[in-house]
Amino acid sequence: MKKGDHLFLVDGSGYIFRAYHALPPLTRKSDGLPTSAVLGFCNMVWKLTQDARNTDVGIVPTHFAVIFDYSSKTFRNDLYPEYKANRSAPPEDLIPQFGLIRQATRAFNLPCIETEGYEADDLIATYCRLACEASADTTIISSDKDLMQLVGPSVAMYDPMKDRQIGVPEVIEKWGVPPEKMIDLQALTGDSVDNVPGVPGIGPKTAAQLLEQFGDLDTLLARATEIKQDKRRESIIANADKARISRDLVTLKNDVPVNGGLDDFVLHPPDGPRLIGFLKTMEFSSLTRRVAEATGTEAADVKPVPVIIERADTAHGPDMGFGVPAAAESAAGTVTDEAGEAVPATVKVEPKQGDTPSLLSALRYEDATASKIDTSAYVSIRDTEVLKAWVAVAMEAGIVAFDTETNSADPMQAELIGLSIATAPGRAAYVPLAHKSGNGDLLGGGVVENQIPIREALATLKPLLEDRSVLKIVQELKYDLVVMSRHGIDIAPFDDTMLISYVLEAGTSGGHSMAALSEKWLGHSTIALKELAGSGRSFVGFDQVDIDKATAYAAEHADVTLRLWRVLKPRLAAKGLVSVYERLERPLVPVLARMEQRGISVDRQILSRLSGELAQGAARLEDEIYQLVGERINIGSPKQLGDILFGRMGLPGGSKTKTGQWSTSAQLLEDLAAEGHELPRKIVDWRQLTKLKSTYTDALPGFVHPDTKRVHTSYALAATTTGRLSSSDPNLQNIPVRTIEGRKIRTAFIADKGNKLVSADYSQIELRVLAHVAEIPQLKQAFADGADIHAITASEMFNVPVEGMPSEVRRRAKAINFGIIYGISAFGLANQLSIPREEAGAYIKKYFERFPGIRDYIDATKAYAREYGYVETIFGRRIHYPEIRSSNPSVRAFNERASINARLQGTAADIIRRAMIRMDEALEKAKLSGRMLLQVHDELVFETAEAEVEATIPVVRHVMENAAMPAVSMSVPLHVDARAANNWEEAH
DNA sequence: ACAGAAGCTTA
DNA sequence: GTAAGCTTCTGTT
Repeated sequence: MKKGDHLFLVDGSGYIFRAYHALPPLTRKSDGLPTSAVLGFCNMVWKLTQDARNTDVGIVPTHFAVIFDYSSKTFRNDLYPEYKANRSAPPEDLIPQFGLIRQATRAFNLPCIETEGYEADDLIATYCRLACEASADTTIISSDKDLMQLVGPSVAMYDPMKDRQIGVPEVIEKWGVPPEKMIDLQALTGDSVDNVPGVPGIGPKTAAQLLEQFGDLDTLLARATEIKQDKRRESIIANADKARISRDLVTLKNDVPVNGGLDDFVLHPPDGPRLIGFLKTMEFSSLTRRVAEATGTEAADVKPVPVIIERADTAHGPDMGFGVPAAAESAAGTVTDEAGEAVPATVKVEPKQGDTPSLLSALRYEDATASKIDTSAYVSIRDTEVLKAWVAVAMEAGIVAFDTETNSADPMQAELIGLSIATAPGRAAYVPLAHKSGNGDLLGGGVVENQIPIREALATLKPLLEDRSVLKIVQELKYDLVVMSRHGIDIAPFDDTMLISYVLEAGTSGGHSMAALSEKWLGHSTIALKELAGSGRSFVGFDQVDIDKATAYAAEHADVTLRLWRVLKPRLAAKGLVSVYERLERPLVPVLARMEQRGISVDRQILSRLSGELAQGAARLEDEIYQLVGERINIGSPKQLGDILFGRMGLPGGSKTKTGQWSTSAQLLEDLAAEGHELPRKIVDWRQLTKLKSTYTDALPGFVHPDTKRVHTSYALAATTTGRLSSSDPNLQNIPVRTIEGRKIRTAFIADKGNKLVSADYSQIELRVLAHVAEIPQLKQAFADGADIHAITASEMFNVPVEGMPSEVRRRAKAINFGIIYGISAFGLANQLSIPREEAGAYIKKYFERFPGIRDYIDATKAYAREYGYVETIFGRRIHYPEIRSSNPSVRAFNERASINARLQGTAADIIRRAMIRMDEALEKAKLSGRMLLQVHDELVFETAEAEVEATIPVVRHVMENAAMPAVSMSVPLHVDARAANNWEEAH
């Protein structure tokens, strides 16, 4: 070894303990062998020997050795029998890792050094001296203070966990003394971990001050009487012997007899196949991949090598058996991402051949609920290197639960406050990013210290979140997808526990929120946000929440999400619902996330003009109403209105609501108006104008995003029982269309300059589904012919020709057709048509005579729902009706109607979902710029370049009309009407 | 400040 | 008769 050479000495034993406590646990997939310390070690060594420029050391070593303790008994025990006597046995899952790390060292083709009777620190001191004598530099890979006495001009330390170099200035900064005085300092302070006594009452601050004053330990002890503080003086005088003994214990021996010299430590390039053989055995797949790339080895050609695993009872004993690498993941423990690529999943309860999906479900359930959720056990990650270690473990595990914490429920506006991840049940961490110290300070408080900068944290997490071989598990994924997408991260592949629950349990009580699922499946109540951030007026942003509390809350989310996934995912297979989840639910999430992010342009000028007109109209009506009533009542109060109309004015035909109030429904007021009463007419008109104003023209401008200048609705995937989406904030699925006044609001929804809006909607999709599932020949024929379905129905029922049919006849048939979809009742039909119930009953009877298949369909659906407690769409989506067997006849009848409707509404919802999932790719393949913006149950709204309108419409129509294929070949054609215009009113 | 009822908008 | 969401009023907390 010569000048200019650089020796790296890794404190292997120290690293093991530090890694074990700092890193999240990881077990080998095939047999549960604990490996997190081994993985951390391998990652570190690989980085130090290959990517030195990526570390703070910044140097590629020429010589490299890993040093270990030989055993716990050393020469220091002869000096002081109590030395390290208070050390308890290492944790059980650490024991096998001691041997594995030595084997890892050899696999890296690195010297593995240990000598009986000496600690690793003594060997390090000895090699440091030898390197120094050869004028070479040394870096000690450790952060142990016991080694800091060695730091000097040619010797530095490097903390691999914090990616930090420790030189003379760092030692002084930390301990207040230069490295050469570290021995004296430790002699005074002692070390409770190693049971080095020191002087009681003297800590590092006092020790540094005394050494500053007296120079060194011997001088201090000789002149101890000069110390002013009584207690301190007496303690030092009384414990001088302990101080001397401590000095002997902490002084490293730099003349340990060693075999061979530093030249044995010359760093050789790794032996690719040998190293890969070891890494494969450990099942470190991502490191295997990196090593294979760097060494140009074909990893697939390398066989895993047997490794020796030591058990707890024979920590230093001989070979106790070979770790057998897993040949392949068993089917039940493997999840598949969209590309059909198998993604390995960590399986603690190992499924065996012959296990049924149901058995696996049961095992997983026991497993997930076996360990209690302890919110105090979570970790706050405040340091990039620690985050990297978690990322490495998640990479190897192939699975990670993830959650974001923000300051807003709106993902388009939310700022990221923190992130949480979980790698195994109970092992979760929170990464605070933007917490502020808000202790009531009028100045607003500053940013809390020791938070990883957002850019750095995201750069560290991006490779994990986008890695094709790591499954990300998220509750209500779409929110996080939008938030992370705004930070340039596209999470994939993924599972969404909310959607899994929705597929399994739609229609059962409780909903699919994390709180509900945790309660239901884990028997655990999650921390409520309002416990941390308050509610209402006292609500504070998540950035104001104390980090410890935020950690418990946020990491719990990741932990609960992971546990829920372990419970729920296997149930999909057990119940035959995997394809519903994988084809109808999961792929829709990124589609909707993109639609929400695009938003739609709204012309605020049009809305404000409409608001003015509506206000004028309403004001005029208000004056007229006050005139008629004789006083200024609150027209918006149904209570006051009812009292005036039916009490004071004594109008006829009043009825009561279920709370005993007079009903003032539009239907009832319309009837009164038809009898010539002036006031009810004006009230109905007033209500329409104020409704349009408050709900639409006044409210919509408030939803225009400050940056994008567009309106971004939020679609809920798991809010309805039938599989429909819902829209909120704002709801763009109930924009008026029926009245001329209402339609004007749609003119405010516009295409950007140079673009057009294209609206494409399914014609009579639910009736077509009915014709298909109930197999009604006349209806099928009518749809095949493109005929007027309601006219055909009327013609069949009333024996009148379609030609010249009175509109009232067609209207009644139309009402019956819709009635069927809604699970018809004579009561409902009578209400709808304002006819006696007997007459409505007669119509229904007639209808069933003409279309007996519909009665069969209704009876079969009721019977099925009663037997199974659920019904299914033609694509297998399951909708539960737990109350279908209720003894209450009206409850039972309601559930029967709902289940009849659910098959039709749900099937239609499935069809448009399938179209949406395929749409983006179809447009891209056709090289069209068209983008899907809105979904309104049977309608899709697009924005597309004006020049591409003609090319876009056929693509859109083709995707929508063929959406049921190839899963289901419908016996009725689907028909789509599509138009383009500058605004939604004209396009629709 | 919140919850429920009434009423109205959509498919 | 099915499925949703939003606003206003009203009474309670």
